[in-house]
Amino acid sequence: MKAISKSQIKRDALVKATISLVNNNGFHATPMSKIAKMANVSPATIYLYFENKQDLVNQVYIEVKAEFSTYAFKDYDSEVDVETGFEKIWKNIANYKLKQVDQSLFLSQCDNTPMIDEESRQEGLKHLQPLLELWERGKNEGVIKPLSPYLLYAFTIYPISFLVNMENRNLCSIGKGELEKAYSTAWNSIKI
Amino acid sequence: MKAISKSQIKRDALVKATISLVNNNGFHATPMSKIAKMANVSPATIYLYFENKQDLVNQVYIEVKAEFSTYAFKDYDSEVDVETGFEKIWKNIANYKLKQVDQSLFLSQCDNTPMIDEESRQEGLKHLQPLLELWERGKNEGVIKPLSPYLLYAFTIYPISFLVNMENRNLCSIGKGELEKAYSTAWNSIKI
Amino acid sequence: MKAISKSQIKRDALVKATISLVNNNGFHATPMSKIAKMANVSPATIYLYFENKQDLVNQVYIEVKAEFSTYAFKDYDSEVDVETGFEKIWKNIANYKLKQVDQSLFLSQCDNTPMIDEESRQEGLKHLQPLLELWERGKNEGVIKPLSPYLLYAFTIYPISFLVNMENRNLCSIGKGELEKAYSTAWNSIKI
Amino acid sequence: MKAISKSQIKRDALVKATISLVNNNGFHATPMSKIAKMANVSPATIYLYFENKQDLVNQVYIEVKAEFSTYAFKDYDSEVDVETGFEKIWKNIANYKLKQVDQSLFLSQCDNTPMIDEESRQEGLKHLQPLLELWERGKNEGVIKPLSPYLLYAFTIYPISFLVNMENRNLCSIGKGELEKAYSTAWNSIKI
DNA sequence: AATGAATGAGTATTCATTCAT
DNA sequence: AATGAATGAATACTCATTCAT
Repeated sequence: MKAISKSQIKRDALVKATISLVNNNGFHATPMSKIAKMANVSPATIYLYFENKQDLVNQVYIEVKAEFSTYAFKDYDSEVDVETGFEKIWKNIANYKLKQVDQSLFLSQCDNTPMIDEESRQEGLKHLQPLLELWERGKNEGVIKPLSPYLLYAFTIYPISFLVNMENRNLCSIGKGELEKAYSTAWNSIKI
Repeated sequence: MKAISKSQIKRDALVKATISLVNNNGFHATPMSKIAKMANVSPATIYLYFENKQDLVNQVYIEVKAEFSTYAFKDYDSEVDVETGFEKIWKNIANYKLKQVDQSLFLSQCDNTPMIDEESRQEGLKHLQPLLELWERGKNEGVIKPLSPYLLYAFTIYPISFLVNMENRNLCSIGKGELEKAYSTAWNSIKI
Repeated sequence: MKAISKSQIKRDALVKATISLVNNNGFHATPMSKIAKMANVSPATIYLYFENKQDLVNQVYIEVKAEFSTYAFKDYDSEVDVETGFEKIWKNIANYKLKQVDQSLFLSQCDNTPMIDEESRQEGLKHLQPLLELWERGKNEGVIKPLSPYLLYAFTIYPISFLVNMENRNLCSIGKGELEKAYSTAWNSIKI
Repeated sequence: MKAISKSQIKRDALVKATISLVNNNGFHATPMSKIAKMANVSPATIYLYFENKQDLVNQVYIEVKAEFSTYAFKDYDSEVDVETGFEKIWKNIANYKLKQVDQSLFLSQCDNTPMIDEESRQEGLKHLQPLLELWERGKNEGVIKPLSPYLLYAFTIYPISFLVNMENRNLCSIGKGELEKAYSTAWNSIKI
C-alpha cells in the first residue's frame, strides 16, 4: 500500500482546482489566487509545485491526457480481432468522456485554444499509438477502409466529443441505447 | 450598388482584427488596445460600436456564424433529393472551413470555451434549420438512418472541423481526393 | 515664452518624486505606487511616460546628469587661462552639489550601486569633456601635473561629494570659508 | 591555535555570500533565499545567526569596517614621524581596497545608500581614531595644513575609493607607479 | 463621430519570515 | 542547531473602460 505524501495531496488539489476553474472561466480568466483558494493553499504555495501559470496548465494537460490514454486502453488486448479491439477502445474512450466530464472538457479547451505550449501538445499526442496500430492491422486485413488515420479519427473518435459536449450542456442525453447507436455509426463509417 | 459607409468600414476592421487576434492569443489574452491598433482606431472608438469586450466578441460570433450558414446553403435547393442535397451542404461547409480559415478557427474556439454568452451561442444554432429538415425528410423517406440530429451532426459535419484543424496545424493536407473520401465516409455513416 | 504642456508637468513630477524617494529608500525599496502617489497620478500613468521601472530610473539619471553638466560649465569660457577656468568649473560643481542636494544624492547612489544600466552610465560620462580638455591644456602648458584624468578627478572633484555628503548628514557644515579652503586644497594637489 | 566552530564556519559563509550578492545586485535585489543557497544553508538557518535581513547587513557592515580598520593600522607605530606614519596608513588603506575588492565595493555601497542603519554607520566611524590623532599631531607640529579632519579625509583617503572603483570597472588600471603618484598627490594636498 | 490621455481594479509572481519536525 | 515547506504581504505591470476635447 502506497502512502500518499502530504505534498502529493496538495499538488493533486491544485491540479483539480485548475481543471475546474479553467473549465468554467478559461485559462486567462482563472487567477492563480482562485486556484490557490480552491486548493486551500496560499498563492505562493503554487510556485513550490509549478514554475508559473503556464507550467501549471501544461503539466495538468499532460497528466490528464495520460490518464485519458490509460483509460482508453484499459483491458484492451492487442491480439484480439480488429472489430472487437476497436469496440473496446471506442467504448473505453466514450465512457471516459462521459464519466470524467471535467477532464474531458479541459482537454477539449486545450485542443482548441492557444493555451497550451505546442511542445506539451505534441507530448499529449504520443499516447494513441495502440489505436493507430489497430487501424493499420485492420487495413491490412481488409476489415477497415484504406483511410488516413486522421480521417479514421475524425469520423469515429472525434464525434464522441461533440456528443459529450452536447450532453454536458443539457442539450441532449446519452443513455445506453444512444451510445450503442453512436458506436455502430462509428464502426459503419470505417468498416469495409 | 450599396455605398459602404465609413462607419461600416471601421466596424468591419474591428471585427476582422478581433477574429485574428483571438485566434492567435485567445479571448482573454487579446487586449482591446491591440484590437484598436490593428483596426487603426483609438481604443475609445471601439466603444462607439460595441458596448464592451464581451459584446464585441458576441457580435463577432453571431456575424461569423451567420456568414457561415449563408455559405452552407448557397445554391442549395430544398426540393432536390436527399443525397444530392446533403452532398451540396456538406461540401459547402467543408469548402467554407477550408477557405475561411480564420473564421473557422474562431468558431472552433467559441464552441469549446466559455468565451461566448450562452445566449449568443443559442442564437448561432438557429441557422442550421434547413439541414435538420433535410435529415428529417431523409429519415421519412428511409434514406437516412433514424438517428437523432445530434448523432447525425456528430458523425458527418463535426468531423470536418477536426480535419481542417489538423490541416491548419500542418499535420495533414486535405486535397480534392481526401475531401471526396471524407465526404463518402460521412455519407456512409448515416445512409441506410 | 514656452508653454509647458500638461504632460510635461506630470513627467516632471514623476522625475522629482523618483529622485526624492530613491534618495530616501533606495531603488528597490521605492515602489512605483509610492512614486505615483507622490506625483499625484495613478500608478498606471507612469507607464504612459516610461516603459518600466528600470527605464524610469535610467531616464532620470540621464536627465539629472545632463542638468549637472550644464551647471558645471555655466559661464565657463574655454579660452580663459587654466587656473581661472578650473576655479570656475570646480566652484560651479561645488555649488551645484551644495544647492541641488537631492540631485547630487541621487547621482551618488547611481554611481555606487548596480541600479543603473551600464549603458546609461556611459551616457552620463560624456558630459565632462570640457574639463578633460582644460586639464589637457594645463598639462601642456606646464601648469598642471602630468597625471591621468582619473587621478585629477579623484583628487579634485570627487572629494566634493564626500564633503557634501557629510554636510547633508549634519556631520559638518560647509560655509564660504570652508569652500575656499577646499578649493585651494584641490588646486594645490594638482598644480605644479 | 583556535579551533573554528562549525557555527562560525556557517556564519562566515553567510557573511561572504551577503557581500558578494549585495555587491552584484544591491541590498533589496538580494533575497535571503539566495544568500542561504550560496552559503549552503537553509533560509531558516540565517535566522539562527541574525535577527533579520537588516541585522544581517548591519553586522556584515560592522565586521567589514572593523577588518578594514585593522588592516589600515597594521604595522603602524604612532610614535613615528607624521609623514612616515601617514604614508604607512595611506598605503595600507590603498592596498586593502585594491586587494579586498569585494569588501571595498560593499563598503562603498553602504556609504552611499540608505541600506545601513545610521547607528551602524556611526559604529563604523569610530575606528579611524589613530589617523585623526596623527593629523592632529601633524597640525600641531606645523607639518600639515590646519584643515578640518573632513577636508583632510576628503582629499587624501576618499579619492582612493574612486580610483579603485574605476579599476574594478576596468576603466583604468592602477599599478605601482600610479599608486605612488596617487600617494604623493594626496600628501601634497595637505602638507604644508 | 473620434480620440489620446488617464486610471482603478486586477494579476502573476516574489520574498522575508515562521513553524513543525 | 538545522531545515524544508508554507505563507501573507507586497510589487511591477496590464487592461477594460471612461472622459475631456
